[in-house]
Amino acid sequence: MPELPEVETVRRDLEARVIGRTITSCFVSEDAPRLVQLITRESFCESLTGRTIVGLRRRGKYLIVDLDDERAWVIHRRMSGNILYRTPDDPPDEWVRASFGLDDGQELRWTDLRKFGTMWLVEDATMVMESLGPEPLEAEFTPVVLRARARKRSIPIKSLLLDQTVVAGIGNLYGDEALWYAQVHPLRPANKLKPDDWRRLHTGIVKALQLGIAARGSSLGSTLRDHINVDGNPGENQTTVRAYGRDGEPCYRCATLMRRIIVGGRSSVFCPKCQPAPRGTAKKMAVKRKSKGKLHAKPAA
DNA sequence: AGAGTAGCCTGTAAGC
DNA sequence: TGCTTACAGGCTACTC
Repeated sequence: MPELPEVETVRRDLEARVIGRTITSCFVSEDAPRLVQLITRESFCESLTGRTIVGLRRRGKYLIVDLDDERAWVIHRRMSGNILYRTPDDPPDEWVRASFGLDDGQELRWTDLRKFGTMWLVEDATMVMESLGPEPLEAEFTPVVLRARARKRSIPIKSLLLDQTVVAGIGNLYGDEALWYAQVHPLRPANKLKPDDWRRLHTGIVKALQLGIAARGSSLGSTLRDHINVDGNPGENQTTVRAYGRDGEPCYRCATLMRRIIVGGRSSVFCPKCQPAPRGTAKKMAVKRKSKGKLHAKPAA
């Protein structure tokens, strides 16, 4: 699932390939009626065709393609959206919902199995991401900032990390990773964390995200619906992941078997020894099912 | 206002 | 074997 590291990896790859390129054609499938927001797909394609790409930015999980008419093509991959850099002669990809020809003969293909992905063409990219919290890898993001943004919030810390208005770019995978590094239990009420918890959590967030970027993202789901990079290849962060999807496997720190619970409707895996539970949570710890063991399959040899 | 959750979407896999 | 159901989760919209 594309989170900050997966979007950043694609941003960097595209930056090296499409800056200065002009979009010569645009196709948006009619079976993706929610893909283009605010305007019709005809209007979207008409406006995009002929524009030159002048920059690529990222904000949280949003990818921002800056155009020469000072408009921004904003892309959110949500669950299963991928951007592939192909030539027209390359074999067809599954689940292509849109494609964009470039003036050097290459093309960008938007594939999205679940069709949750969205795009905008706007004057100002900030209009679609006004409420986003700070960028976790920028200097503005500190333990004090994180703590201040969590004030008065009694929700579980795991749920808080997934709130994009608190901090931008963390999803379920990197949320579990950050909490494991910080040794904080996912059900701890956010407003009950101590200053030292916030320091460790801040460090854990940064570490988890940096490792994800260094590994070119995480591709942990069952094969085809995973994050893939612009060349169609998966990331390598599955070899780095310490918590996500490791239910029933030994903790890398203490060898205790990892556990899985549901927090805010989302699966959360943690070490019951390294990440001590808050008082009175025993009844909330019911595990609904055992690990499938597929989320961390070894990459093919 | 904060918290909790249904719904969007479809392939995979577990369970009967 | 074949069908049904649960699950994956980013985000919005909705209720309480």
